[in-house]
Amino acid sequence: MNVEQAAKQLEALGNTTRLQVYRTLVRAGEAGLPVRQIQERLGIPPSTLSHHLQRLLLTGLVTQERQATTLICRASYPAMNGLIGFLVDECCADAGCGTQAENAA
Amino acid sequence: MNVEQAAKQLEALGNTTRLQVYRTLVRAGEAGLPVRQIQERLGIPPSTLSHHLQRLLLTGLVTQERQATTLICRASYPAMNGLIGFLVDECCADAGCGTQAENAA
DNA sequence: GCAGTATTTCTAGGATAATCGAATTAACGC
DNA sequence: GCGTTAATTCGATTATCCTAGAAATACTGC
Repeated sequence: MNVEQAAKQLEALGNTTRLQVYRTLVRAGEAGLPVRQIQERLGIPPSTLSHHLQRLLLTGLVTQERQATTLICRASYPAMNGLIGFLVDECCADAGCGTQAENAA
Repeated sequence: MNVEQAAKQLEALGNTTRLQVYRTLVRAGEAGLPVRQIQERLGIPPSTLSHHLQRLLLTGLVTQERQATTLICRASYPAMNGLIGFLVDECCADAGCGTQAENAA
């Protein structure tokens, strides 16, 4: 995980609508959720939701799987773990900041 | 930590330049770093850096302290912990997603 | 008060993003 | 093939962000 990729994912989550979408998907768990259901739960127009979903897909935070006419969306746990790992490792946090790997900056 | 505030902080970190600034500050540790040093290390114009620092300050991710003519910048660990806590709790992650507190969505 | 260094504010440009209605494609059942 | 539901792409508008030079402010030491 490099800085640019991490920034892209953070930016993707750095929007209230997208963060709500993401959180909704996380709570849906393994089963995932059809686009329509997300749309109804959050009350946003289909085109707007589709637009935001694309951004989440591009950064790998969300995956989709087709089931007949509906698209099931799922939060990607590995992606989230990678991002949190970056924040904890590179930018440290909980710990006393003892995990400075490289020192390129 | 509500969704909007979390989104604001994520957005603040969701920019390559700002993420580099933040990472630099975290690595500087408790001692912090003067604005000038950040500017020289990352090679960005003073006005651009100042602009980005304002955004990090507004979200509480960075604090500043004046020492004579120089401003010492420090990464706020509590803020970062709060944000990571939100991601882990509300959006879960490492764990098997067993910490769903509320279910407002 | 003046010179000098540190940092910010002003200003303006170009770029990117957010929103959402309307039109379009995708997939199924009959 | 046609109708229906699901979801996306198109198109246009508005708002916001990023960048950075130039001017202004903040603080100190003399």
